[in-house]
Amino acid sequence: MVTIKDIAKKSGVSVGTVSNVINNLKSVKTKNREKVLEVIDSLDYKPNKIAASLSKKKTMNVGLIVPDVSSPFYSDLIKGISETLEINDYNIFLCASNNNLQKEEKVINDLLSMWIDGIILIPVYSKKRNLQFLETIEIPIILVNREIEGIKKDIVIFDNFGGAYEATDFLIKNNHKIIPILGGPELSKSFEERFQGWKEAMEENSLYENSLVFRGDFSVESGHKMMLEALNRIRSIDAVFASSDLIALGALSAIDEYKLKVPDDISVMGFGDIYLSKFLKPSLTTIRRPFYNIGKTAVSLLLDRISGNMQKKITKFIIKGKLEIRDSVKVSIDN
Amino acid sequence: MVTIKDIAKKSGVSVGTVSNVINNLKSVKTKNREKVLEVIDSLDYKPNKIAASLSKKKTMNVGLIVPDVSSPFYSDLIKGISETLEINDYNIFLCASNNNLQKEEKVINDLLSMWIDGIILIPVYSKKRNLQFLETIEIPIILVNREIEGIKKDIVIFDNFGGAYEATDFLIKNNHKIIPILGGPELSKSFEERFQGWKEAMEENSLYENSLVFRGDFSVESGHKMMLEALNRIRSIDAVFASSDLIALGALSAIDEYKLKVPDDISVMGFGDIYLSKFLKPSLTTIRRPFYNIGKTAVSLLLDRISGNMQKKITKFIIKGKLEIRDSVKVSIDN
DNA sequence: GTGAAAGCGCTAACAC
DNA sequence: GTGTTAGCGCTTTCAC
Repeated sequence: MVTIKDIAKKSGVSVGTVSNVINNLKSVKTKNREKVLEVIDSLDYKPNKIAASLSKKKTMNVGLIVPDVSSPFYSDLIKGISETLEINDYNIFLCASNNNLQKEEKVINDLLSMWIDGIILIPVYSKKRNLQFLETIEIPIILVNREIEGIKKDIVIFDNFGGAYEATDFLIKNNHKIIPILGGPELSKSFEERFQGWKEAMEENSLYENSLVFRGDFSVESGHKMMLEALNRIRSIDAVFASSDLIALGALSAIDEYKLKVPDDISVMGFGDIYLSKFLKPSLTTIRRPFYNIGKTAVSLLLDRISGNMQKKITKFIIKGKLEIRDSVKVSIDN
Repeated sequence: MVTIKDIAKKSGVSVGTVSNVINNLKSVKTKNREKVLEVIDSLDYKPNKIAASLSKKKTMNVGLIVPDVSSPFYSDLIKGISETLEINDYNIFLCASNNNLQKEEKVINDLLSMWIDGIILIPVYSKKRNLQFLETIEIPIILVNREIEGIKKDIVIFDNFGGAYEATDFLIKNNHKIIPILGGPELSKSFEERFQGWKEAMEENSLYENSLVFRGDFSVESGHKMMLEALNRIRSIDAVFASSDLIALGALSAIDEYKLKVPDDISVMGFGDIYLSKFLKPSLTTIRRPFYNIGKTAVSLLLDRISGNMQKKITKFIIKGKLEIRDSVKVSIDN
């Protein structure tokens, strides 16, 4: 292994000077700089960041904790985060919490002992959380996508309420009246917000009824099951608001089994815009979540915190979605 | 910040003893161990891995380089890698090469200066590569999914040839005769292998013809375009072998535009088994790539290399795919 | 079993 | 501008 000492010796300068060259600090005499650079090149020297970190007490690494590394939902989020961090010369430690609170806590602790400069956390969703724990962490930590009640940390979230309201309103404006919701679990805050958005739009038009609410989880299977139930229980469904694209997918196949046509017989509104939604037959009308931007915003926030030039007050970014009008919702001409 | 010194002082022992407690080394007197553990707990001390790494010359970190962090293709691979590494107490540096050779080289260099213990690399695909560069790296490096000609490194790849052969053979066995291939780019080795697999199966049955070959890239749009071309040029297509699921997706919509039915009029065979393939209408018959296992295998190899107890000879794992029979291929009864 | 101390590779403060 | 050196927090060797 070649170290800064070797470079210093062979260049005929001191380690301090070599360090200055490497870090572009101070003005090193051109002659020396060139000599040092030449030696570095000839010995294929790579500065040891571990040692530099220990000395500087700064690692230029940040930890990213996601509930599931393989989830297609987070891929764009991860991309936004990773690209933005990279531009700023930070590296990422990728960790998975596997949707498990204990694991999440373990992972955070692991990260802390690696002296990372900050954490971006997509929290595990759960009603009861050990708030204390997060509050004591000294380094900056940004929450993404899922809110934790009572935690005083910066956060970037998606506007679930507004998106669901817009989606439902769009259905209503296009002459749909009986619009059940195929919901996610009640303890999920993001679903709860989507539910509220749907409910508000429905109530404003005196369309709300308790019997229109179906509960399940975010999966395709659950969507399938809820849709069958809805078709069973409700006579003339105009449209269905699926609170996730996967649920919509399940709904689509259930409707297909009933020999009904989308959107002619029933319109289907998704939520989330996963990668393949536009390739489905019919392509899915849905609410796009700008995950890349959410990631980017989270990183900006984090870097501001790391640099320290930011007010103490915590910040909350609520990123709006966008309605993607495709083929699964019947649009009325007089709209 | 609380350090090992603080613990030592407060526990009334030396730093050496504290270190021994932390690392479960030697036998520390039970009394002392308990005292130290108690103090560690009370001060919420977290050992600094950076410092430990510098001292031990081992970081327990490995670098993972993927062409695109947001690609759904790699998500299961990343999961297999991350879960297997985690079990072994390693952490991951996630880096993206953005399908760019220069970027890939930069990222590798960045990783090297972080003193990681090894690298798992999904290489950028390209015909001309700077082999020299990879060969000089001192730490273990495992190639995954894409081969680089002439590089003497351990590698874990998917059996593209075998998978394509099996897929095509399945079509033929089910009475399909005119089976064009919707191909990827010629410079992609993995596609080239799929092409060869298709070709071999076709030739063995005297079904091969040059005019059955269509070239594009791996995208949905390309699949759509190639399929339209095929429908235009070839009279009675029995089935189509799409060399990726995305291509199959594009083909499906092109066939739909032609008012033809899958699988009644034309069968469609995909390749790759992406997440949503089984939710399409009709669900896609395809070759599943066991990415999770590929990732797991790569990690095993890497850890063996890191531990040093492995022969010098390089290893090449070729992981077989699995035919997923679903609805897009018409199965003959007499099969 | 335990303590003292050298040293991992680098940075930064200070003297010149 | 440059060299010297203390020190970052930890591990490990070697006395005791």
